[in-house]
This record gives sequence, C-alpha cells and structure tokens, in this order.
Amino acid sequence: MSYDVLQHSNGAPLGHLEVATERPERFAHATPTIEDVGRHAGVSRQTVSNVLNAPHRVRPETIERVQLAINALGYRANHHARNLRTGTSRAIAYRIPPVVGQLNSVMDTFLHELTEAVEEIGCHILLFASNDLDGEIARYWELSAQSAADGVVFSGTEREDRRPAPLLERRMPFVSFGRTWGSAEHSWVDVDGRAGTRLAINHLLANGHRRFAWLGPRNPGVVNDEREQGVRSAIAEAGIPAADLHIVSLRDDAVADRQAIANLLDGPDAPTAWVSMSDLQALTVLGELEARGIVPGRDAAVIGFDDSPVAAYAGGGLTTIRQPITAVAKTIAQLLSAKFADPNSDPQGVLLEPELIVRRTG
Amino acid sequence: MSYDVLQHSNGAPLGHLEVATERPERFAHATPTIEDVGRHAGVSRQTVSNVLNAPHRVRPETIERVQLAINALGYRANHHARNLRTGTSRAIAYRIPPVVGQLNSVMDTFLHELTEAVEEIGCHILLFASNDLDGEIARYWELSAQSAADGVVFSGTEREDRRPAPLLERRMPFVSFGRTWGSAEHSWVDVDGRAGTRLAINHLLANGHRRFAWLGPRNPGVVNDEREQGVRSAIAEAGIPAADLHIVSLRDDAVADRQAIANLLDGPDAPTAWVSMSDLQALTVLGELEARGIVPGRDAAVIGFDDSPVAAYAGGGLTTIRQPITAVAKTIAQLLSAKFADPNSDPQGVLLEPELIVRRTG
DNA sequence: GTACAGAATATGAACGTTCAAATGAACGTT
DNA sequence: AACGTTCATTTGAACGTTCATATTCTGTAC
Repeated sequence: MSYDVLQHSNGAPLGHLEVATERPERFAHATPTIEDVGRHAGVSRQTVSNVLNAPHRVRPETIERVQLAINALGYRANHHARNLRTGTSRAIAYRIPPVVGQLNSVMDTFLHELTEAVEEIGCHILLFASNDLDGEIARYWELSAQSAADGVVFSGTEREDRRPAPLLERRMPFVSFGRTWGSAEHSWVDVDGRAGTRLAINHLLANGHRRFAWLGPRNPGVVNDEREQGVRSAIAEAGIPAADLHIVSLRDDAVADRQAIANLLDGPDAPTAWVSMSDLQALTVLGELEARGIVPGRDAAVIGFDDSPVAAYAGGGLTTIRQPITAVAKTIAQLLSAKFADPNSDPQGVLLEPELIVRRTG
Repeated sequence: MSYDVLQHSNGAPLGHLEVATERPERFAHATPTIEDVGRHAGVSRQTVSNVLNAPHRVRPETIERVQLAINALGYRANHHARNLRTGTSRAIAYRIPPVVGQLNSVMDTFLHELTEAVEEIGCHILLFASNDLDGEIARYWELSAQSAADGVVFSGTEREDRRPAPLLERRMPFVSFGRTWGSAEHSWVDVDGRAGTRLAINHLLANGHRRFAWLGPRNPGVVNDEREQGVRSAIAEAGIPAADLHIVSLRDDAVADRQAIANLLDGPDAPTAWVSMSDLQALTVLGELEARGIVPGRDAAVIGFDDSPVAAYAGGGLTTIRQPITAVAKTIAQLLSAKFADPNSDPQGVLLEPELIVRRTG
C-alpha cells in the first residue's frame, strides 16, 4: 500500500512514500481525523466510517484492526462534520424556565431525569433561556433553521398552548411534558393530576375524614382544574356534600396564605383533612395545626403535592402525591426517538399515574 | 449577472440563465443556505458571510440589501457548517448532578443563571449526566475530542479535585464553581462561606446571643470547614469561650437529626442561636423550638443557608445566608469568555461575598 | 483456467460555512 | 493619462464526515 504526497499549494505530486509509519499523523496533540485512523490501520476513510456506523459491512479482522487504531490514536468522530453531512444534530432543545420567585422542584428533577433519558437514545440536552413565550417560539424556529437541534421538549403547558403549531409547521419533532388542551395534535406525556388527588381523598376517606380543604393557586390553570376536579369527584362519590369541601386560593405570600389557613381553622366546621397543590403550602398548614395543638396524622391529616425535598424532611414526614418524573422523562425520550425514526408517525399521548407517598401527616 | 446551471449527476453544464429570479431558491420549505441568500441579494457567498461576521468590510448599502435577503428567506447560519470550519462549537458542557435523595436548590438555581449568563457571551449549555467522577472526566475528554464543547463548567468541587488536571492537559477552557484546594491552578468562582457564617454570628452577637450551635454535615468537606471556621473565628473574636459553641453533625435522616437537636435543647446550657448549613435543617430546629414554646426571633434565633424556596415561606420567614448565584454565573461566563479570547491568559479566582437575609427567625 | 457473483474496501463528491488569496472598482497623485 | 493604493467583492480551497458509486478481492461454478 502506498500514497502520493501532494504539495499543498498547487496539487502537483511531489513524491511517493511507502506506508503509514513514514508519515506522522499530524501534530502529536492535534485531534486525529478519520483519515488518520485509516492510515494507521492501513485502510481507507470509508472503512473506518463503516466500522463506526455499519460494522456488518466490514470483515471482523478489519474491524479489530481499525478499533486498535481508534484506541491508539484516541479518535472520536467530530460532531460537527458528522452532523453537517447527515443533517442531524442529536441535540434536543429545552427551555429552562426562568427563576421567578420560588423554583419548582418538579421541573428541576425533570431536567435531571430528562438529561439521563435522552442519553439513552444517543442525544443530549441543549439548554436555552427566554423570558417570554414569543421569544421561546422564535428560538425554536431559529434552532431548527440553524439545524442546532433535532427535537424539542417543553413543559409548563397551558390550554390552547401556542407552541405546538409553529413546531408542527417546521416539522420539528417535539414532545411536551403536559397536555395542551385545544392545541393541534401532538405527542405528549403527562401525569394524571385528577387520579392523584383522588388517591389522596380516598386515602383520607378511608381514615375517617369527612371535612376537606383543597389548597389551590390563586390563578387556576388546567393543572389545578384537573386536580381540583379529582378532589370534587372523589368526595361526591363518597356521598359527602360539596359544602364540606373548602377551597383556598393561595397567593405566593407566606403571611397571607397562613392567615387564610388560620381563618379556616378558626371558623365553623374546620376541615380535618387538607390536600395542597404543593408541599410548601402544606407545611404552612402543619405550622398552624401545631400552633393549635392539633397533631397532624392523629387529629388531622395534611397531604402535599410533588414530594419535594421538604416533604421527606419536614414535620417528621409529609404525606404527599408524587409524580413519576423518571417515567415521564423516559417516555418522552422514547416518543422523541420514535419520531426521529419515522417523522410521519402518528402523535401519541401518554398519561401516567401518580403515587401517594404516605408518611406521618396523613 | 448570470449563472451556469449544472446538472446534478454528471456535472455537465445544461444551459445558461439570467439572474436569480428564474432559479428557484431550492425547495420552498428547505432551509436556505448562505449561497441562496447571496443569489437573492445579487452578491457572493462570502459577502453574505462578511455581512454576518465582519460587517465593517462591506458597503452599507450592500449590507442592507443582504439583510433584506436574509429576512426574506429567513436565513440562519448552519451551526455545524460554521463550527466545522471554525473549529469551535460555542457550547459549554455542564454535568448535571444526579438526583440523589434531596436535590440542591443552589445548584438548580445556578444552572438557570448559568444558562442565561452564557447566552450573553453567545454560547449555550450542553448538559450531560454521569454517575461517577471517572465517567465525568472521560466525558470531558470525549467532548473535547469530538469538538462538541468549547468549554466546561463544573461544580461540587472538592479538595484535590481530580478534574482540573485532565482539562488543563487537553487545553480545554474551564471555570469551576467552587475552589479546588490543592489542585492545579485554574480559574474559579466561589462564595466566601467563612464570610457568610461570620455575618450570621456577628448579627446574632449584636442581638445579644452568647450560646451557639452550628449544624454541619456528618461528612464534612472543605465547604463545611470554611463555614465552621467562620463561626469559630467570629465567636472567638467576641471573646466567647469555644465551649459555648455546639457542633451538630447532621445525617440525612429527619428523625435522627431532630433527635440530635432535641437532645441539645434539653441539655444544660442549650444554645439560643442556631446556624445551619442548610435551610431544611433549620426548619427542624424551628419545629423543635416551637414544640417547647420557644418563639424563634424572640427567645431564640435560627439562621439557615442558601435562601432556598422554603426559607421565604416557612415559619413566617427564615433568616438565611444567601449566596449571590446570579453574580457567580455571570462571573463564570466572563472568565470563560476571557479564556476563549486568549487561551494563554492567566487563571483567575474570584471570591464573592454572601448576604444575610434577615427575616423573622433571627 | 476463466467467468461470475458477492463481499469488502476505496474513491469522488457533497454537506454549508469561513479563510486566504485574487480580482475588480474607485480614487487621489504625479 | 498612467500609476499605485485602498476598499469592496469574488473565487478556490478546506474543515471532517458520510453518501453514492466504483473498484478490488475472494471464492465458487463451469
């Protein structure tokens, strides 16, 4: 085997050398290319490429020789060259929600799990920030145009979410964490909030509770509606009058929320069973109960949502509704993978069941 | 201006057409290339490239014409082609720490802020997961070899951290969140934990407290050592005997921690001022105090660390030591940017001051 | 021994951009 | 009017990979 050595500037052959060893593999410290590996192994570019991407086409002994060369040189395929040629990027874009006031433990856990899940389908997460929805949508468009991302995952869905339409138009594969009631059809994975609160209420009913409170957000969205509906339906099915359910609209203000809870506790027919949209607010209930000498888990029950870090730790263990975030992330990765394999495949929605983590408070 | 039209398969000229309009800019939905923009604007590839990367070289009216074409076609430069040619990726790799037990609100906030900060230097975050340190180091090597990342940020530093050495060897720019006492010299940004606890102790001293407790982790690392040292030094400077400082080693077990705190409270000379390495454990102190009718903020003081979501909300507002995470992220981005501009620039360490957020508990 | 088929490997081209160098236009100087 | 100089723009090449196709090798059938 031999090679012509070309002079760089004019392309005229200068001479003729035998075999690889006489020609240094570029600079010692420079990143080796597929060509260097080929030269080292005594095969061509393409054979090395085949070893990496289509080994069935290559003779076993050649594979071994090439692998040896790859290890010897520490070769790794250049991402950009590969992606330029194939037109893919193996990147999945995710907008990290801005830190507004308190951050959301579910979303943070989700990002961790999603990172791990997409690695299993050979992808990685590309993060971006954006203050508003228009910026987010513009960014998707841009990422697609730059071919910087092959797919998108987004969370924080709303009714009539505006994101699916432009993504579909751009033919950008995407899966949302959360349904987008009323938007165009697309793949999504969500947790059944209704089932979650039904679990909680049925557990409380079994423990003899009859007077309930649901702590929801001041500005209810679909997520709250589903959860509240779970509370209402479970209570109705137990034959308990709707009047025995109190709804508290929480602000993001610790003092005001505490007052609202106190008012309810000091009023007539105070609830004995509390279910909250979030663990943090459940803690406040615990505080007010303890201030009145009411022992959570014995005289009253408090159930939170999300199994955030505080839940396991605070108040000796807060009973809470846990969302199966790992499963959500894994399912999203699978749906994305399916879309990559067949861009024309039908959209799919997956609804996962939450779990009640029973601790000391309920 | 005119163009030869080449037949795709054999390269023989088929004919001769006048001007751009007669030649469709590829498929209507296909992503336009820099060449399409040039044709549309009646200039060459390179001129378009110059408009984007070196506008001073281009006549203003040409710039305008090209910009118009860019907007008309919705052109965005292909990331991979650009990065292949320039050898850069504008990506910064960050290993997202695995979700082990409770997640860390500081680290999550940091990731949010870092994402925003690196956008300001024209970069984005590329996330990856890895279970152990060796995997992490191997991954840095790989990302460098694939030229998938231009820089690295890592957190969770330790004494004699093993990550700097291989990164330096690979000449991969990186900045750590946290010092790495004893490792090779490199750029870092950290928060002065010693100053933080000193702030807290001095605040408590000013409020008349004389008996203190420091709640630290069971397996102390450098971070705890610094903070504990801040506590000790401030107390010593006030002329208070070291015996009046109690050190509690926390486990990650709510029940055990609660017991340890209770023991201290029920023992002789119970502390009146508590400083904790984390907000969550401070909550436990609050709980035990309230159970004994001791009112935090009046009879005793409790100070947490990190200003996590619970701090503002729980117990009517927990006094806490806040780390300037936004500043940390911005500084890291700047140091990285400097390293990109001049890879031979000297490493720089920046130590930022934390802030005491005084709320009701202390 | 030759022809043939199929497997294994090699070669040329292309992905879309930027770099380096070449060309062309405009303008002031002699 | 010819010449150099500077500015604006174009052209050819290259980044490192994979695709499409061509070539070489190997074994088998005649």
